[in-house]
Amino acid sequence: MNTTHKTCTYCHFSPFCHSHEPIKNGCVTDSPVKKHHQLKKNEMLCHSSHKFNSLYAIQEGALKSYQVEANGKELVRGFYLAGEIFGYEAIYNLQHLYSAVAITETLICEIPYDHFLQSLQTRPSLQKTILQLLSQQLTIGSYLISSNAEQRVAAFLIDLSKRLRATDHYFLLPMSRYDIGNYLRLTGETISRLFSRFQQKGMIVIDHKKIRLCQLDKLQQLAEGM
Amino acid sequence: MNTTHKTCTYCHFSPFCHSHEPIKNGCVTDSPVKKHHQLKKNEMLCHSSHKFNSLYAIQEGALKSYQVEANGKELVRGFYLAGEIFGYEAIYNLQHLYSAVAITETLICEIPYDHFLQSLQTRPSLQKTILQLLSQQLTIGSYLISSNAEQRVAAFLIDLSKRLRATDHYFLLPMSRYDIGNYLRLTGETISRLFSRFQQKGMIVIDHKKIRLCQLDKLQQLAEGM
DNA sequence: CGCCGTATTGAGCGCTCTCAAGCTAGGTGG
DNA sequence: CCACCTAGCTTGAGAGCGCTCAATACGGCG
Repeated sequence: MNTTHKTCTYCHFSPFCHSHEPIKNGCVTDSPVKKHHQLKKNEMLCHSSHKFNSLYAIQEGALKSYQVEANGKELVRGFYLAGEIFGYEAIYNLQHLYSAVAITETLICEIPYDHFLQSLQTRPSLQKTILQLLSQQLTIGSYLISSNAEQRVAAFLIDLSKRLRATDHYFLLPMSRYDIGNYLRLTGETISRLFSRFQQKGMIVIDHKKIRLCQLDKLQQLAEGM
Repeated sequence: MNTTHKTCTYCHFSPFCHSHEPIKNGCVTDSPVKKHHQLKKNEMLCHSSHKFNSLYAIQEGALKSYQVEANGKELVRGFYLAGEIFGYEAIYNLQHLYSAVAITETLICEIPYDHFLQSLQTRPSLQKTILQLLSQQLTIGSYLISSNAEQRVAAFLIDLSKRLRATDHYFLLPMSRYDIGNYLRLTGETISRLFSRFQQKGMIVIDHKKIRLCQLDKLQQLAEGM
């Protein structure tokens, strides 16, 4: 479990798994990863209100996190892509706020929180790393604040392309139109309409899950409300 | 600067300033606070794109943070009340993302980031504290996701009452209707209208800045979309 | 007292939603 | 191999929420 996998290359947690820094008190630390999970599409990783035990690093695939409102409506809170970490929000009061399900076939590393804390204790240089990672979380989805639908959708596509490390801005949408809409506080229908409109204007080419961002500058301008 | 002020009682950072835990390597650490700032209303604390050096603990008063879109529009990103910390979001790439200005007369403690990191190194028990604080940040403003205006405004009022530790849910609104609207992705006019509507329904009593939440259960139901 | 920033309230408009119908791709079973 | 089925997507029509613009009121402060 301590070998470097190809999927670890961009994992936010690789500093925790593959440090070459000398160990503080002489003992050999093994990887903080306890076990791996393979989830099929729509399989649940964890349910909100479950006790928090572990952080989860997505190796391959994608998760969505969501909560269910008192009126029964599902609210998508975020997407977690390969390399990203789910579970930070549960540290606060040791309880998950959101449920998480796989939206594609997904591989996951489970890192028990106490292993994680031990790593921090024995390798103090990881402190800065984790502060940065948590700070970065605060900036995610900052475009949700944008006022109109075009802005939010354009910003979402640009963000997704970056986070998936798409080559030539070509990638596969891991999630449905309805999940995108739910996340951006729009409807699936509105997402559909805007994809069509963006395509008409030549800014994207979209065919079901396959999408290419053609005019990043135009999309960027749209995202910035210009 | 190392004495416990009355204003420190609820400060998130008091564990960093007033720890009674034995110091690790024998030397006496003094408070991580470098200096204090007194800001008048509308005075700027820091400008976005400024290099990140310090975290700021609000002792008294309130800040708003905001960014300015490419089209010149101001976007309010958050409010910071007595006891809360501004600056976490800048740790990620050592640069402030948002500007911050005082919205009332405000007292602030400046904690240089390197002092802060030193505290973490010398007093490892603070690690858990800071992880919790950052995790908590991830949960703030979670009601921004709510679909309609009534939900967001109701949730905002409840949140504000808690964070101000209001007695009997009576408190003074530190910010203008327009800032509230901007933060909730509504307009100042809509905030005004909803305040009036909530008052008509008997859920709040409002007189300019003075507000009392009368029927918390009803507000809560509204906030939860029921 | 007069000024100015802030708040209230109204009228009309437009963006996004709701509801609904039709379409497409992929999977299943005969 | 093809008919069928289903989930997800597209597109349209109409409705409603929240916005824009504007007029007026209010309050603090010189």
